Amino acid sequence: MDSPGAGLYNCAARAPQPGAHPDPTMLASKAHIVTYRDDPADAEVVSHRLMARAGLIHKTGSGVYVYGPLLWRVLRKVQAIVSEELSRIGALEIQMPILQERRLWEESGRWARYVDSRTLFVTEDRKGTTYGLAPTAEEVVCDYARTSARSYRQLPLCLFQQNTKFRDEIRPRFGLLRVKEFVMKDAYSFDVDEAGLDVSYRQMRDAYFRIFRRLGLDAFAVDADPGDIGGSGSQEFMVAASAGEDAILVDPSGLYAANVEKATSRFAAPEGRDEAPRPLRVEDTPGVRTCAELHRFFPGVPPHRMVKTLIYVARHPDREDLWAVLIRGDQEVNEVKLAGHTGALSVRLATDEEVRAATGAETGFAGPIGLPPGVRVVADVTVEGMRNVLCGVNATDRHALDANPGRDFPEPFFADLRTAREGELSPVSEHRLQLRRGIEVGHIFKLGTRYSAPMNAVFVDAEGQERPFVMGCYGIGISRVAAAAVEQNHDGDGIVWPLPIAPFEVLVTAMNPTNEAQASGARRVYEALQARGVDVMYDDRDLKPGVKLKDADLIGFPYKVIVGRNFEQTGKVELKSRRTGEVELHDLDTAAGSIAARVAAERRGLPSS
RNA sequence: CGGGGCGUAGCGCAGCCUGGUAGCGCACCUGCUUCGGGAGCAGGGAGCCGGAGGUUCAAAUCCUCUCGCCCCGACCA
Repeated sequence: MDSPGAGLYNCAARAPQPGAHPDPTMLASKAHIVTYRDDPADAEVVSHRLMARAGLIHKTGSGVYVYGPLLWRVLRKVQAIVSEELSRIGALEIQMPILQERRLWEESGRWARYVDSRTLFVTEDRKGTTYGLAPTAEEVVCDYARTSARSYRQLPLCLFQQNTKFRDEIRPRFGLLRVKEFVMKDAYSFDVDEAGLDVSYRQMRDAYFRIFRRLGLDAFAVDADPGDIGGSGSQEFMVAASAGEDAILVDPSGLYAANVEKATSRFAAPEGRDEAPRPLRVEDTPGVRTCAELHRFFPGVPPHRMVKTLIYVARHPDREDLWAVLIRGDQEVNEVKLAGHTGALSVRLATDEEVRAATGAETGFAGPIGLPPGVRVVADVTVEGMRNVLCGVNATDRHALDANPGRDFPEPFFADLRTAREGELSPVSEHRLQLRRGIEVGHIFKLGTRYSAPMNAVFVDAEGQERPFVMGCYGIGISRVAAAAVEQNHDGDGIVWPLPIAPFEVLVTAMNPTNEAQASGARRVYEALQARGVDVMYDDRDLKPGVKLKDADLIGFPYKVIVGRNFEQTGKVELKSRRTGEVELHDLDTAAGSIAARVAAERRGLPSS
């Protein structure tokens, strides 16, 4: 600074100049609009490509992005809609810390799980206190609720925040769809009992449908696995998109949809369930390991008459357990379901050495017969009722034929452990399941007392007794929503923002800004729109018409008002829809009124109300 | 973490095999012309060629190590 009066401290210098526009950020020349003609080299999916080309995002590291001014407007609009709809159901917006002490996470027992899965960013302060960087906020919100909500009279309570979250993703990719740092809305409900939770959960679910409809997203709910969050039930909200990383099985009747991690289907009753048991035979099967090889070796025995035995290692914080998983030969184990059944942090197939140590046989010959006692056994439901099966006997190069549970090996415990597949029968109708891909934009969980009980987050009920809160938690990926919106709303020219979340609703531009008539006409429309409350940007840049139009389409303004040749010749300005390409002519003086009315009609993002 | 690839100007890339002191397109700056779908001409600025070490008279180029990024897989609210 060359004088004390200059720069930052000189308020007079920052006051608006006489005649200057009241909000210069609405002028394209001042809005830091930077677009690129080339796709970034690392962009795989549409939303990443277009958001980078439109200058909405800038990557500073793997999975870490700057949100540019235009994208920030989008995110704030998404947040505003979320806030509004959550307020409608009585939820209260708060802000919670990102730094979360390890001590709290040890109360809930989640520290070990998250550190084990390496999802949590961990840091410490100068004194050596260890913190996790918020991936969600169950512990913090429980800590708040247990000290501030002491009585049932204060319930139900629902708190939410919209804040940056951190997850050390194994492989960030796809632009904003999978990142290490992102904006998420997380809400937490506190009820006196399960019935109250059911009400809160249903209200939130309904709010989510409204939110996604208002955002202009085609989203649907599917049954999901609660994963590391825990709890008794959960549903994910999915946006159908080819870039989606989640596979979903849907019943075309609309009665059932579930993430493949969770999905079930009906399967045919086991063939031969009424057969009389035949005597057990054990045959030499040199080098025959897989079901397909066994079918070749014993052509009369199809895979669905075999019981396949897989040796899994179930990882717990303090130990590893060995499991033998029995499943029909033509089915596949769903490891998410298996992890859920075993209560493990995760499961993995045992290595060849581990299989040898556990069964005494090479990989490929494990079976329910002759398993050592240290190995736990569970069978998939497809095995129930099978008779006269082919299976392993834990002896290398040997297999059993006509084995029968209860006679040749103990009747196992049955659980749903199989992976449901496309084309199988829906569990609730006669339709066949179809496979879809989706982007998870929201997830709602019934937590119950999963966190409140261990953390002693209790209230005093009407009888004067202390009871743990019955909780739910509910997330929406705000920045992921923006990317999902682009996946669902784009064309060959760029983004086609749904109007409720577009960075601006309307762009006004003069084709030849050096032409005085065009420039002043454009400015008049712009100011009139602004006066009517339309979120409008004026492209005042002295650039070729083609450049400005390409930029406008790339960035995705829902409407363009074009002032050009037509205006000079007939006095009419053009209103062009980004989505349909339709053009309407309007007189300069009446243009703003009708455009404002049309924009206002679309702004709510709902057909009615 | 395993396999593969890439780091050269803000972005997209060539040059590397065969060593000789850095180039193209876009973007940016200046001037003139142009103005309804990424204009033309002229001029200009910008790169310790990811980093460290080595080989050599000489390294973007060859060798070693290292850091980062991307893709496939495993994994994950």
